[in-house]
Amino acid sequence: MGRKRLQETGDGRPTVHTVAARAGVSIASASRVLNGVGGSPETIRKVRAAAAEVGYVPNAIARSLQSQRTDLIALAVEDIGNPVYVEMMRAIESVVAASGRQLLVHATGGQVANETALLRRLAHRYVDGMIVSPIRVTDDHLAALVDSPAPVVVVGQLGADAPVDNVRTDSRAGVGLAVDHLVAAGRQRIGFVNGPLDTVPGAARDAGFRAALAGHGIDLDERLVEVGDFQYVAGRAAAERLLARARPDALVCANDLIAVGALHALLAAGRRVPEDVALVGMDDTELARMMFPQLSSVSLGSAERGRRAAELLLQRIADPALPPRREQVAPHLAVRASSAAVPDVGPLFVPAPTDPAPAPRTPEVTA
Amino acid sequence: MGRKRLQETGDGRPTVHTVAARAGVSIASASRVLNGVGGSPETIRKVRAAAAEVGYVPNAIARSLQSQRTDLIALAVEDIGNPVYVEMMRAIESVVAASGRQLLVHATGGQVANETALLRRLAHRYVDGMIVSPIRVTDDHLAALVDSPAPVVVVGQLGADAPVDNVRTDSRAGVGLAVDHLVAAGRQRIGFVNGPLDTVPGAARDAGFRAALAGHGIDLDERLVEVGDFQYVAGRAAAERLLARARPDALVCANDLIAVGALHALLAAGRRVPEDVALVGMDDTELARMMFPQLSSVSLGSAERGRRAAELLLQRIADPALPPRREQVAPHLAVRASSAAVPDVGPLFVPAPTDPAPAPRTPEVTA
DNA sequence: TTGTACGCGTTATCAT
DNA sequence: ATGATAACGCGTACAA
Repeated sequence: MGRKRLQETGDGRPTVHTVAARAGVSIASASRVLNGVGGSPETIRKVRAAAAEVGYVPNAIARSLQSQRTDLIALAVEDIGNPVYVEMMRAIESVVAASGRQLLVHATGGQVANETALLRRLAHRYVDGMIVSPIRVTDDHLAALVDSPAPVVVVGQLGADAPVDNVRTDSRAGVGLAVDHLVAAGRQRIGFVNGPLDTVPGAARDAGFRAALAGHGIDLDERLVEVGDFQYVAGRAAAERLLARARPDALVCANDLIAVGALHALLAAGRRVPEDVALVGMDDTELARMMFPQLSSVSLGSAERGRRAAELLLQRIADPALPPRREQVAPHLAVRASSAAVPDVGPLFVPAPTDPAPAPRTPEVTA
Repeated sequence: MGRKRLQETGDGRPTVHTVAARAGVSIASASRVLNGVGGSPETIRKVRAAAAEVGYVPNAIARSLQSQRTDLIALAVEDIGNPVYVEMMRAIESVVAASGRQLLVHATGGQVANETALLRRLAHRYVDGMIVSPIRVTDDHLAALVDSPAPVVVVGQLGADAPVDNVRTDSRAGVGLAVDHLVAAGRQRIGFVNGPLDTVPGAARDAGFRAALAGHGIDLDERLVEVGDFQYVAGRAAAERLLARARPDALVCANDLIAVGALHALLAAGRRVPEDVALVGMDDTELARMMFPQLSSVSLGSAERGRRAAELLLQRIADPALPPRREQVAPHLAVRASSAAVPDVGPLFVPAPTDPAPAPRTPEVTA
């Protein structure tokens, strides 16, 4: 009958009550000691001993209910498998983990509906904040972003004056870098394989491509422009369509996945890279360095943007009254063998004959 | 003075009390309606209306404290950027999301200490369970796994009779598949670029390689074996060391990242693939299909293992009394151009002239 | 069906 | 410094 309160949790794990009872002090004292605030030396000793004996571990949920925070950060991206998001996620994870928090990942599939749903779920307060990198933005989506129930920072282009923390890059200018480079290398018929035009990055890159050509006084031949999506398969298909009807001497691709697809399309069509067709990708993921020939690529600083976004978010969580901030990461071009006569996959590492560690059973080898 | 209980949360969001008061019912009735259990038609109407008016959203923390579950699942892997874990993570995320839960990711860097720390943190009950894919296993690590404070399932090899749910593959046999294939293709001097021998996969693959050669009656030349780690850079360095001292006509690599490194080492050394040296990777990630030549690779079913692991975990959460289970995913070999005379990156897609959608502004093109 | 009251496990307040 | 007690927001016995 009515014993007012059990001292153990339902499945037998100790609580503060267990520790307090065992130490012969009140739960308040126990809690204080366990949190390192106050307590006489004797109390501290008794409580610590009791906690150790029963193997006490504080319950994160109860603590969260009290503290009104979960120390969880969410990240929502289109596809957690895309190398560009992988790099971003890595950077974010490291900042988040360093702050003692943990990272939650969501794959949205690029669907606006999924993202707004996620935004709404923030009201449940299961995370302290969210980083979202939307590729499509609608009006009510934007509205949901603006009056989000929890701190949000956006990675990517947003309406110019949306009052939301965001860190962006200038992918328009990024495409320009690629075009400038190709024109300077004497290429005349520069093609473009883009992702969907109804996405923010797709639209920006399309605009950037046209502007860049115009800047060089080049008339754009529309047959040199093709659209797929931001994946390898569709990118390759798009490149094949383009090659079936036009003869580019250079190809700019809206990301590295597309660029790999285009490379394969070119090779399958018997074109040499870069002799016949120069190729430039975008995002400068490690994939670009893994290709042969290695891919020139426009870095949009995805890791850097991720890092900055995480920092902005942590700052806002610490001080929700902060005004909306906007940071910008400049694009830059990495020139590699796919578009220029630079050393390709060369000997990065000279075998270190004096270093015995990695090569155990073969001391006589170097000869 | 003493108003017993506020009807709003500290920062002004509505709670059940707000809704109840507004609907003119008790919080119990409000809660019942909001959870869809009980309530007269009239009460239901009033409560729903009130909830809608104030924009009520239940607090996940409070709900968790009550229900003793968070609907969060954790995943701990060495490196969230490694394509093999990306594929696993994708598969897990999809199962987890389909069950209405969310996924938390941890990067352990392959450090045992980090993993045991993570295991201990489970006692905080911030997640309902965890999937962990350890590459190094020590005794106390195993002990921590066995009496984990929350359900855990392990992806990877574990001591034969450890009472822990786990889904494994036979990477020993997987290496055998690669060796069999190469021997059948007439290769004589088969080399092996492995990851660290103090890891579970590294040790298993080393054993598998030696056993396979022995099975074919081939004497292993130790100069044909090299060790780096499971990354591209070290893999490439290891391959370069190997090539500096030996003349393999085939190379088996312990994963695809290493295989890409080895491919580059071979190309830099002027060897043709597969003519001079046949190359087989492991894990069969999409990276293998993206290379040129496309890489043969031994699939260890990482996505499938992830999916199964997630399902095992959900089952155990539903019924903790289940006996420990062990599932096995068989390896299989994907033969591609890097090790055989099969069609390489060929025309996957015929341009669809009847499909106007992707090529907007160019009706006259096909001519 | 409805309302009262308690418990989930913790931290914070406020007397003492 | 310490202890009783009130939150945190929710679900649910139990009694009416």
